[in-house]
Amino acid sequence: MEKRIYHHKDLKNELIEKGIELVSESGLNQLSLRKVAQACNVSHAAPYSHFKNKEELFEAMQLFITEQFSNMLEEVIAVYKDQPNFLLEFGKAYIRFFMEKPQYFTFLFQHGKNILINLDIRDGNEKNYKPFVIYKEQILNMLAHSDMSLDQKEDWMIALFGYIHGLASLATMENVHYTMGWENKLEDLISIFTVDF
Amino acid sequence: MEKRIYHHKDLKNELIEKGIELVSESGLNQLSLRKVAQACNVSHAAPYSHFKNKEELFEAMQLFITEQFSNMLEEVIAVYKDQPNFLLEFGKAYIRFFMEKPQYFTFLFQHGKNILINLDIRDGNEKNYKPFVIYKEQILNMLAHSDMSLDQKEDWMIALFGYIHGLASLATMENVHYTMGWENKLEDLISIFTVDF
DNA sequence: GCATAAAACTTGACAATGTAAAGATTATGC
DNA sequence: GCATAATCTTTACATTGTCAAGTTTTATGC
Repeated sequence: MEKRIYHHKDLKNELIEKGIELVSESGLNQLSLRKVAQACNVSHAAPYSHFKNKEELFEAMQLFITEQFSNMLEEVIAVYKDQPNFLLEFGKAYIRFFMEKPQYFTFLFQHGKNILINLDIRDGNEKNYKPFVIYKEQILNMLAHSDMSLDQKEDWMIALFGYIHGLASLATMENVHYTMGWENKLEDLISIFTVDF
Repeated sequence: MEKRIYHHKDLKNELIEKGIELVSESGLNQLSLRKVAQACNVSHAAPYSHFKNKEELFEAMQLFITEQFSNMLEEVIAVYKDQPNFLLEFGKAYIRFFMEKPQYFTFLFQHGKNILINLDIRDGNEKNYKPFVIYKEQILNMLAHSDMSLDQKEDWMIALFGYIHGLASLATMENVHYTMGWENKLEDLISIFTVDF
């Protein structure tokens, strides 16, 4: 049993990262504050110096993943912005992210106090989660030359996102079975709904 | 403090029902075996006569809800089977069920060892969850006169379901915001993807 | 530098929970 | 009626979240 160092000098972040590791390995249900503390080699009450309670640590973990997710999406967006295959690539990236880490899907969207998805077409984007600011913008661009009403445009915005999100949800559910794996189908599936306007 | 009856003679079902009540009221996180036992006015270890552990009670609760869901869907299906608006009504029913009980959505689809959704077009439906047997059948009927390949038909089957499921997922997330409520948009949204073949 | 305060961590305690074991009570088959 | 099984209670214990008090390290003012 190695000697403990009193001051970690970055315990807060280590708790978050080890916490996420544990979730990835054994799922959210198996996670406890004390296990995270133990994984960081500190006493069971140490986390309370950095987080008000368990819920706050979990939210910090969510925020951390949320940022990974956000960064990933923004990279994809940077490449395919204003291109005709934007939606396809956006959707593929969105779904693949959760296919690689299925645990993250429920983790992000279940409690999800940190993610705010504002698809209100008339509303600003002050508190909106970054990638969706761009998503909204891109969809509106795609629909710019159509003669739809604002409400109809919003419907399409929701529909397209709902579809992608729904596929991600299916792809991360273990009890949904198909002939082939998702990886083969992904492109075809998204293309189905990728209409020309 | 009223006297306890020793034999409830249907404690098993009462545990399931009270458990679901408690989930509906305060969410899954707030639920404990002991609280359910207390709600049934039995000792905290009584549930162990009927369930191996907490997880088994939860699975029984899931199964119970799953059956409600299934029955509801089958009623709708019975009415709209083979009609052109089948998909629309199926989708509306699917989404509304979870709009009324948002807690059920994650409850059913998170662990979900009891629901088996088999959308494999070549595979039989032995263990498939009942409503999806009919769903598959109906979609295949709709696509009967098209010149699609089997794989393409399966893609559409997944896509249509994924879309409905995705909308349900969005509709039950508290952090998704729109100008109007879902109830107004529902029909329009589903119609977007309800193509004629 | 040094006293003092603040921050980071430990220890010990407590209540709530899941679960197991052993005992009490009721039902059931013969 | 009696043995046995099923159902429930009681007791006990390990795990967990949380708090309070104490300890150790770091920061701050002089």
